Amino acid sequence: MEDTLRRKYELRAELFKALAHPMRLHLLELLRDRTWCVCELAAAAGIDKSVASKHLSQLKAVGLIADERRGTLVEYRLEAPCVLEMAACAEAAAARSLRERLGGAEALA
Amino acid sequence: MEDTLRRKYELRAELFKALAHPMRLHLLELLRDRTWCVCELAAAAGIDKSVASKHLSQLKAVGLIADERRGTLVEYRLEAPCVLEMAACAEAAAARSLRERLGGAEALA
DNA sequence: CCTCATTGTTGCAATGTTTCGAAACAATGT
DNA sequence: ACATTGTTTCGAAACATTGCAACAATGAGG
Repeated sequence: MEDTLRRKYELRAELFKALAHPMRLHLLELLRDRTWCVCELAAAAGIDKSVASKHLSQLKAVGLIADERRGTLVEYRLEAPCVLEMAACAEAAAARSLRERLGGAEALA
Repeated sequence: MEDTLRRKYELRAELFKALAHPMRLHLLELLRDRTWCVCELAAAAGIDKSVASKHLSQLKAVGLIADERRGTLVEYRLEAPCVLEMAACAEAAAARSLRERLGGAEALA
């Protein structure tokens, strides 16, 4: 029972860890509306294709996205739509907390 | 505009990073129903008070929890309820993806 | 007022993890 | 064969986590 609980939190943490990088959030956002191949994503995000590939494989490892080979390309698509709502909720919470922390004055449109 | 976007993803990532540790998820779950002082949390989670304090300060830094001094104790309480829904969604997504990854056979009650 | 016990936080050093870019490698289609 | 696209490997740098010890803050009792 204790082990089950620990495992539960480990699984959750793995998923959050996959989301815990600005570039991966950017890639997820790009994948919101359509599938993209790695080279498109790398170009759009302004990073090396090897870096993009690694970020994508992390997202895939926790089931947030899926890939499919199409000829010489590998197309990625969003698997878990709820992650975008989570991201929005996260953003709202972060903005709110930041406003409170900084006294409500600046930043955060 | 580009900067704004980057900042947005950085803020989101900071929040997910705070959630990306099993112990912090455990602490959040403990805080679900009532306030706890640091020593209670440390005892319940089986960790050193200094470690608990550091985890809690990370959660507080992104606005997920808040603290209040009561005498010699410092009580923490959950600030962002939506984080628990997020955690549940995360767990479901992780469980689903794990099932798919492992072929549906084992684990995950 | 002063000392003491209790509770939290911070500094530090050791250990482990993550990220990055370049280069090597693999897979596919022409 | 060759060009294109993705993935893996490697080392270096940055970052995160831990436990202990030192420190700070609060309240109780003499």
